[in-house]
Amino acid sequence: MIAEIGPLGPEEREARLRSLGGPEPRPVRPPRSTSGDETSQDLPDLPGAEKGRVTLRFAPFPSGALHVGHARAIFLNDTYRQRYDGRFFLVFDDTVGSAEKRPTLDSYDLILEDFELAGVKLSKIYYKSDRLPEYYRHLPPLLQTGSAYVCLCPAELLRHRREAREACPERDREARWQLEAWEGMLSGRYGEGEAVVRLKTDLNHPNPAFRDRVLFRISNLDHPRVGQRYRVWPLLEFSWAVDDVELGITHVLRGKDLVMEDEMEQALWKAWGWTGPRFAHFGLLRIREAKLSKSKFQREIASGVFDGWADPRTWSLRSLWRRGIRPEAVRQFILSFGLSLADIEVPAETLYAMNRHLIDPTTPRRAFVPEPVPVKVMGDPLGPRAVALANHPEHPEMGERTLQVEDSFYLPGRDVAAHRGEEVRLKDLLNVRLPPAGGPGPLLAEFTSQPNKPLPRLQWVPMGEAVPVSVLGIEHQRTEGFGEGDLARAPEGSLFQFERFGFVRADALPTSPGEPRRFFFAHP
RNA sequence: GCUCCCGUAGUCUAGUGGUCAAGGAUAGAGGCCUCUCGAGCCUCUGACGCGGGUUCAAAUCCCGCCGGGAGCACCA
Repeated sequence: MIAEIGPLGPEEREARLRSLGGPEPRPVRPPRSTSGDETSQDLPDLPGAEKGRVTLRFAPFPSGALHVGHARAIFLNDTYRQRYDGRFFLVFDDTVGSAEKRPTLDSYDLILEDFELAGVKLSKIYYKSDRLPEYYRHLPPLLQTGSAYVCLCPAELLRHRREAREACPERDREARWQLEAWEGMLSGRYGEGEAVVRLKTDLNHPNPAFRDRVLFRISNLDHPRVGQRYRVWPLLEFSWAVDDVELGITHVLRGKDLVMEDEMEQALWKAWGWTGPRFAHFGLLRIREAKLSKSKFQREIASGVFDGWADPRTWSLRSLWRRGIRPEAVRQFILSFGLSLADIEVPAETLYAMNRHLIDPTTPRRAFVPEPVPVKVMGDPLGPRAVALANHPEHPEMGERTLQVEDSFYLPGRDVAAHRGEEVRLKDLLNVRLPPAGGPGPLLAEFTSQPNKPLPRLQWVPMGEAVPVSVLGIEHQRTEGFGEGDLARAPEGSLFQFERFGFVRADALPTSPGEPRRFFFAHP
């Protein structure tokens, strides 16, 4: 019997099974994803998620603008929020930090603005620095039950004992002493580094970091929002263990670098007898071209080497928005990676391709002439005239613009140098022969014909209406040149494709005459 | 070193025992189209890390190995 079924094709086998009264054929597999615009459909469901009953959160440390790494958390959370018609909180993870890692006041607005520009709606915004009383309130029960204790070891000794799997003398002191010592911490009896609160876990835990982890410590650092109102600060795991439950979070989506925190939060919930949200993780995402170093950026911005957080070299989200990379492209880009645990490194090219698909159909074309050289066309029989050019070659409904053409133009220096003595076409206009060598003054090119011919095509700008244009590149280098007249009036934020150059986004209008019109380069 | 995670084309991803002689994207090659070095259309190149096992059947399950990553603070 088995030997008989083996060689059958799948359909025959299915039919045969049915005729034998076998099990129902399994349902047809859903069609495969066949398009590149990955959507939320490719993401797995969140465990135990019910429509209308999902609350998610994103918890950035406010020390600068959001970068592409954050985008993964943000768009994943937002996508699930939409899928389940849930809520999405922003919780500023602004405990006092450390000497090397400190919150900065301007970061709060930067982050809020980044969300707005990303088009991600927030249901509510919290600040951990407002919630210290909540954290304080939940510690005494742990002291009471012996789940946590006040440790008076200096940092060095603490580390050493942890390494040696050794308990410190305070570990087993009675609850009364613990509560009293905690009051002492709050009232200032101990100085910075003199006392911490630790969770009582397994001193033999294979990972030393788990062995009686520190929950609270004393810090005299000034906090940008609350100054020195508090001296006792919780560490990340403690504050999260409280907030994730108190704020009603149902699912925590966090980077894989934070998996250890799951276990710590769970240990605390167990001590309190609470049930917390579920966790899901995603691997670390890196854009190949992006060399990320937040502290370096902070320095370079402070010293003026970098042009703020929107400097393209930071690869911050706002730097992408400024270049004309649409949040929607970043969202697609992010969602295409799914919820994978693998750490990935992706070339920016992939993001560019998505953005290009997105903006190409609606982005008007313009001529931009880099490294311009003046050229005078001799013998054009048509004389001065107005020339109408389509804004988009494939979309006539996008209209056209009109250029006043006389005999003087700017042409791209590199193209002119490459085609000395040759015939070239000024795209959409006429054909000329370039002189073999230049003398003083404008190059004199000779008109050859008007109709289109298969010649090298150069972009051009009539000298009479050339607008100085400066394009800021991805490495913050500038390309200077001339552009078409109406670029001078293009509103900030408008996108163009500079033909044979790339996609750009217009910066603010110049504030003083004589300044070039500035653009940001998005990608080829 | 310890703990955890991950291995599908150059890169990213689909795939959860049979419809996979492995799908898509991006990159690359060629062609068509186009008055842009853009877009579009067509074709092609290219992958299940290795070795065992389970099974009629393995990219998919198990074991081992190899390779890669992350974490190991009184930072977040």
